Amino acid sequence: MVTVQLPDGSKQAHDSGVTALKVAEGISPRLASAAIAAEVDGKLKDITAALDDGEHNVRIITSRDAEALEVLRHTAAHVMAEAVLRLYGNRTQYTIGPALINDFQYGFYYDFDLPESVSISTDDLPKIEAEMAKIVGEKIPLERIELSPDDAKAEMKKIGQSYKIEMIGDLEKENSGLSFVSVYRQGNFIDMCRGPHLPDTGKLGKAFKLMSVAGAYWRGDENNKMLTRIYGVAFFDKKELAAHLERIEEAKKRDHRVLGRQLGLFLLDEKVGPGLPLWLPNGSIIRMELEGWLRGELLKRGYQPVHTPHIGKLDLWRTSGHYPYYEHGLFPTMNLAEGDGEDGYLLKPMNCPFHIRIYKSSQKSYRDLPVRLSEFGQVYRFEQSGELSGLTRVRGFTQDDAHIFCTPDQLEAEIESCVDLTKLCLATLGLNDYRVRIGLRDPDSTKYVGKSENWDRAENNIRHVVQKLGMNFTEEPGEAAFYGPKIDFVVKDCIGREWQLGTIQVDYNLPERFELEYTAADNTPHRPVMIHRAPLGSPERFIGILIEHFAGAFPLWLAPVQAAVLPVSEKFLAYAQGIHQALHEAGLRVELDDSPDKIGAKIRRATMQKIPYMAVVGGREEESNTVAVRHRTEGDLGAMSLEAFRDGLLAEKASRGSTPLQVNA
RNA sequence: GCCGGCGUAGCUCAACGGUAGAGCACAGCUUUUGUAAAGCUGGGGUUGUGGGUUCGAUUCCCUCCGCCGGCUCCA
Repeated sequence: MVTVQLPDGSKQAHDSGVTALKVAEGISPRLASAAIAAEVDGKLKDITAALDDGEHNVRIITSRDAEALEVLRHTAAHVMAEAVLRLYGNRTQYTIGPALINDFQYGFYYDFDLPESVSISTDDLPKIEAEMAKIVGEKIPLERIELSPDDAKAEMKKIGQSYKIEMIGDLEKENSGLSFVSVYRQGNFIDMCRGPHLPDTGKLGKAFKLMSVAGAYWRGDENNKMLTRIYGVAFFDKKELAAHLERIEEAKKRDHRVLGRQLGLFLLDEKVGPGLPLWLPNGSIIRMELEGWLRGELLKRGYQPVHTPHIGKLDLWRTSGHYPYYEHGLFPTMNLAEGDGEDGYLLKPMNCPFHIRIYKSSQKSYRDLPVRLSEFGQVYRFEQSGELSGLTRVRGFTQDDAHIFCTPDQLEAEIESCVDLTKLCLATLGLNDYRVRIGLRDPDSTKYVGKSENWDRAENNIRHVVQKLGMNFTEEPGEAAFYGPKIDFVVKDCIGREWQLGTIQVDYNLPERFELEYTAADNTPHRPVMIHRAPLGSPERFIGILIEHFAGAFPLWLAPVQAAVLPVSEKFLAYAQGIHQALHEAGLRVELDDSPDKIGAKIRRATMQKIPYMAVVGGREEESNTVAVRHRTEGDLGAMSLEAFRDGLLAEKASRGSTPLQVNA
């Protein structure tokens, strides 16, 4: 006997062996045909699975339920795998093929090890899609079979799927009492899989699309073979698919690499070198404003500015431990003179050794601490060529860096203050969609320097602070810097890729390696703790993300051009020049459009350049000493006096956007 | 670095074994303009680089460089 309790609280009695599908059929034929899977006692199961005897809470999952999409996409991955096998032969090995439900672009993928003579490119995707459509049309049932691990291995051996055999072996290692593995059979295609799946391939429908082909290492390890990954996406409804593809197209218009060119913000020039951005005048204004604002905030918070060179003796980075650990990621060492020995000079990948040398340049008393040395320092890292991307991953970039040297007692308050500053940066720019990651050491890795006690202390310091502040965060082992754990602020770009912006790193180790000291109240030498922190992370990356966040339409205080003066015709050029000059003298960045174009063209051009305000001037304005104000998104705001316009812009600028220009004030 | 793709005018793209074309942008002229593109004329290209196949290559093949999508890495 099976007793089923439905979400509305009603109970039903069924014979042994009843399936959730039968239960759904009993409720309504429509529900049965819409049924995707079942939630049985909180666990997702196949709709066709027999319920065990006893009492169960059962919820029928349909396409309206959030869980359904994952089932759909997981089955889509299986259908794609079968299509690939049909097209490329049985020597194709399939490995893993999960559903993705939180990815901005993709809904599933499957990794294949293709026969040597075969390679798949995006040109082949329509062919694979067509084969998938055929499989959908065949409405092949997906049948779950539970086998002993040995039987499952034998089954996989029969069809030559060695990766699956390896995976079953792993499952056995993880779980010594493993009694069975589930495999799903859909016609001739058999895959080891946890499930659940759609009851048959017909339920996948037509709203799927294969998106791209990529390489991916087996198990994500670069020492392993590179497999062929095919990404796709699937929905229940063609409209949803169309909307999804539309969203991706829209997002690509916000891409900072596209807008950077259109708005003249920065340039990546092949002749200069990959990953070495040139900041154009418009982009430089944005940097100047952003960095200027942050410099002011740093001074308020007791930071002291320093400047250090771009190169220094390699030995500094031996002491810090960056060299040779990061040798692969450095520009090659320079040997400037005979006497340099084997060491020579290094283009700096980090500012810390210089700041440490500044700390050490004079005796420190506990009364001097905390010492907070700040610098917008340019660093150079030889990132792998495949990693480079616009402004978000480059080889030459700036860090809004600082190193705080403090006593252990002061440490947590300093961390907290760094968190505040980072949050202030994000909030000031309206970047509210970010996550916080606590990067801890990986206990199994040897990459970390220093004593275990130091790590424990540092990790605990960080935990105390984030817990005290009530922050949402995830702890991620293996994400620490080699010298200490860190708090990272991670944001996504317009197509869903994550980038680390602000970072706060607690470091007991470099003070030891560089033998830093201060004299404590008891007149004995003590060791300070260091914080490495960068609230923006890097102006390059931060602005890259900002460009996408604002879709190029920067708030007034950052906008490269804040207002455009647009004379209706050349007759009013003299008046327009007066307006331009008055605004310029008030400290605003103004542009005068003295081209012979018609006013519509001038407006279009200024709007496309995302200039926040336009002052249209003609006979009416000249007579009344006003300007006709137009906003890049709000359109025509009507006329106002020059003074009101000027003061309004100044107020909006000074408030960094929180007091926008008032119309008819 | 690895897998796959791409590279044609400043930008966005077309052509496709017979030495390249459009729109925007740029320059000149005409128009003197009222809230998202006036008209005409013109200049501009060793088709990323080096090699090969061919009577002939922008087109086919290879090298290198760069870019794009991923993987790996990210102090």
